[in-house]
Amino acid sequence: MPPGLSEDEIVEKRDLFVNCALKIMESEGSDALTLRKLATTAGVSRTTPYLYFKDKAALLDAMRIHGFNALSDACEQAIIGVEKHVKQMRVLGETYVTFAITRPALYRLLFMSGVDGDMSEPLRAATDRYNKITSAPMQKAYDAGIMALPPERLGPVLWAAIHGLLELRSAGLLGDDQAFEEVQRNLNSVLAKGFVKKAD
Amino acid sequence: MPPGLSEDEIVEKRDLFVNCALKIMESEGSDALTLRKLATTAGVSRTTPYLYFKDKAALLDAMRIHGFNALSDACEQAIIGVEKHVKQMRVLGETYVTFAITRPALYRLLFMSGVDGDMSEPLRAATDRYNKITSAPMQKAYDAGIMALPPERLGPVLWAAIHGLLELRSAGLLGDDQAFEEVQRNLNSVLAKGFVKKAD
DNA sequence: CGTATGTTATTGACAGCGTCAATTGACGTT
DNA sequence: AACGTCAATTGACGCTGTCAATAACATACG
Repeated sequence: MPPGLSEDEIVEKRDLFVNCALKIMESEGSDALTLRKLATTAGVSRTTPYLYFKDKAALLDAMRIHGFNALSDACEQAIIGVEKHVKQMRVLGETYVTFAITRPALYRLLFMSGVDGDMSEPLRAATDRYNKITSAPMQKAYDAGIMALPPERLGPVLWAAIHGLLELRSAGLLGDDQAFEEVQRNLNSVLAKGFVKKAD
Repeated sequence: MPPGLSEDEIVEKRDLFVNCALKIMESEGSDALTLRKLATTAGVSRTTPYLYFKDKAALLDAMRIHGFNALSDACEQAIIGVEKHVKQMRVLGETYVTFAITRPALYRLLFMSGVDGDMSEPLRAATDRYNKITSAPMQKAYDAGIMALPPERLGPVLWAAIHGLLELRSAGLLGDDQAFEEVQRNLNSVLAKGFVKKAD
């Protein structure tokens, strides 16, 4: 399936298509992302993307991988210089929210579009990386006796709450941005009350 | 836009198409729901659905309305005979979860597919109805001094948490059903700890 | 230096989709 | 029995994803 180019050239071209596809999706909406438009926008002929992606699903898969890695990068960047574990958790949460709000189309692709079958192995690896990054502070806080639950239990709950909150926001069910932030504060306080055993 | 049939006949036919479309979507997946397949499955010719729905978006809109009303009906049914407000809240939450798990395609259509523009007026009415049903127990519990927050603040947080939890489950990120139920319990306890001021 | 080979990129083609315009056909009214 | 009305069908168009056949082009070899 991968063409006979050198490994580097092939990933380079794939990245080119992925970036172009993301640009289309984020500027014109998910429905506007068509393989033909991708091809012509990339200055290439209609079926050329098929040399680098088996089908449209494979393209979306590559876009998801790119997105998760971008989010992981942003997380790693964000916690540089932040020492307290609980503060790191808050920063990671803020990074997640910022990512969701500033890149809504990509966020929807990552977290709100049903993955039909099982995830591909590279996509699984990308999500695993993100999981590891976000789990580390929770693990350390748990080890330090600050958190009441270990990451494998705390993580899903936090993720669920934040993600659900964002979805309600994007559905316009929370009113304006001020109302959103208030709900966010409520959620924050309730989660803190439920999980933090002692101040950090 | 509505054809010149009697009002009753028209809604009857629309319901027929909506039910047929739901059957297709829930048995063959969302992607398999095409207007042409809907027509032939309904034993009618290709473009007949266009006499009753302006376009595919209008059909999906009608399906959403149907779905919200089905969920509202289930909620009303579920709290019959349940007196304590907090217990009602729990029952409504369970109804929501059951609905999401037993009718995943419809659930995704209702809560996980981006509504492009603003909602249509009838759809808004259907969601309002559901909102009212779920808000009532929270309001009464709040009035009775049991809840720490009024419905307009508590509701979104609970909804966010439950919805996010379900989405993570459907993404396969929570492992098997036993793990899901454990996370659900964690979420329950944390929310209770955060919101319930006194035992009911 | 010219030719042969392999592989990238393009064009052609097909089925299926959403959608609209023109046509058919049944049925109540006069 | 002729007419008018309107639900329903068929035909057609542009678009999509996708595959097969073709062209262009670089590289290796005589």
